[in-house]
Amino acid sequence: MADTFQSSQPIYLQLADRLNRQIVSGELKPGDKLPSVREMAVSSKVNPNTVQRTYRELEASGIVESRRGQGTFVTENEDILFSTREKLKNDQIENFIQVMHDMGYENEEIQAGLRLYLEGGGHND
Amino acid sequence: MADTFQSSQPIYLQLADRLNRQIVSGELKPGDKLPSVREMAVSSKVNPNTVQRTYRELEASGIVESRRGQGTFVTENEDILFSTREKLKNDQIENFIQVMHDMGYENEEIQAGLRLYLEGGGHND
Amino acid sequence: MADTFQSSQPIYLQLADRLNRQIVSGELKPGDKLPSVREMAVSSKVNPNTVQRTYRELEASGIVESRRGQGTFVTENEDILFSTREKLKNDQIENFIQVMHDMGYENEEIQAGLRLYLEGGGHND
Amino acid sequence: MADTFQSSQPIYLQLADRLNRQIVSGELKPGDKLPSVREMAVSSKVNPNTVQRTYRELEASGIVESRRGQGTFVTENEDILFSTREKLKNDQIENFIQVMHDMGYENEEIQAGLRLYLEGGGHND
DNA sequence: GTGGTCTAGACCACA
DNA sequence: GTGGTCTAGACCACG
Repeated sequence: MADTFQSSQPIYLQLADRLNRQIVSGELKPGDKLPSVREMAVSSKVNPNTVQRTYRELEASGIVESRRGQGTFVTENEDILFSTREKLKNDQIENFIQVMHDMGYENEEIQAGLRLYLEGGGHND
Repeated sequence: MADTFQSSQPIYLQLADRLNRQIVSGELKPGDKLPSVREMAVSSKVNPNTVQRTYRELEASGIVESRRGQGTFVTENEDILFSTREKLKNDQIENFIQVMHDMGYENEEIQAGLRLYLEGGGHND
Repeated sequence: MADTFQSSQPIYLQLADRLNRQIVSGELKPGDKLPSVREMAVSSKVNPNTVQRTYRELEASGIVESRRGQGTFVTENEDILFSTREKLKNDQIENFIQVMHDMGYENEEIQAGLRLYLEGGGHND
Repeated sequence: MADTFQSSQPIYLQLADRLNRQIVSGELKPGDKLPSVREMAVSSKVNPNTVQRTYRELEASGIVESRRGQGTFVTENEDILFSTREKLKNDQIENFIQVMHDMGYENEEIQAGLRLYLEGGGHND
């Protein structure tokens, strides 16, 4: 059945993920300017082309906007920010549940296990 | 900045993970024989040495037993099976929560989101 | 009859044993750097892979720590050092007693013989 | 310093050791006939030449006697039996102490450790 | 430089 | 056939 193995996600997607998370978490706020392609390339030690591709990817999803001659900025469109936030959350959750089910864990067990970790900072009912 | 990018987990660990999950999920049952090193190497398209290393890893954790001249078998030791199952579960949960927190989601939001999938959707396949 | 003849311990375990003893005896001190994989391979006249395996084995037991790009170092964790020291001691003692019993020596004779060497001879060098 | 690794003791010496121990332990008694070279070769799954060499070795030490046309017998010379018994014992003890000292264990620690094993369990064989 | 992974192919021991 | 060990040589990531 199984085929080959992951040679890991492309760097430009890893970078996109990281930026998405920084935006969603509020580390990067609406209207914030992202580092220039060249700055980002240096600080992340990747090729500028790779950063370019990441920015293009993010712009395609609407979460950032490129303004010619000025730079790349986090969108201030709240709908897009909100839906991105929801989408990332749901992706994570779906993936998590998928994996847990594949390993044979039942819903109750998953929730019980999770509660164990979340309790202390959260609530339960 | 602190970190670069992941260059992916070693193949022998990816294989170990896969087998661990198959055992934990019951797809491979206690006493079952795993494919021989050579078979697995062919079907997974990796070098026999890499499979060997995987099997060795699994044996070190006690989840399988290798019998020279016979094959490699899923342990029938229930304690080890149980603790492996628990460990994998907790690893997944911890990782999930870690990621969610990094993205700025609060405990309540995580649990609410999860409940939607687990209770609302009856997300079984 | 039951058994054939020993075809000797694997090289990587012989090497591990030797290093374990050097650590336990204090010849290699906590924090000391072990020879690099390649150096050790040359000086021991074995393949670097074999040394790698030895180092990996030692790291799994916690007695050494490998730092990529830097080298392999004796742990400074005193608990691990102590328990390794105890384990090696007990292994030796158990084996010694096993052999002596197999040859038909009684406990009193063993202790008497030992005392001769330890107290009579002042067997220090 | 250290050179290469043991490719294990020659089989003829392993066989000699085993027979020496059987004699010293009384499993083979004075006057007992050892299996013929051919029998021993079959039962131990080694080459008859190897057995031959073992017997020659044992005869050189006086612990067995070859009688032309009759076979090989455990000596009935009590002096030789006794001194062999003592020699084997002392060899083991010396070696044991040597190893323990090399690993940095002091005399008191050795004796204390040994006592733990000898007094707790009593003896049996 | 360091350690870590992987492949290719060999040989051994067990059954 | 099985798993286990070893070598030779390559490439990668880290610093």
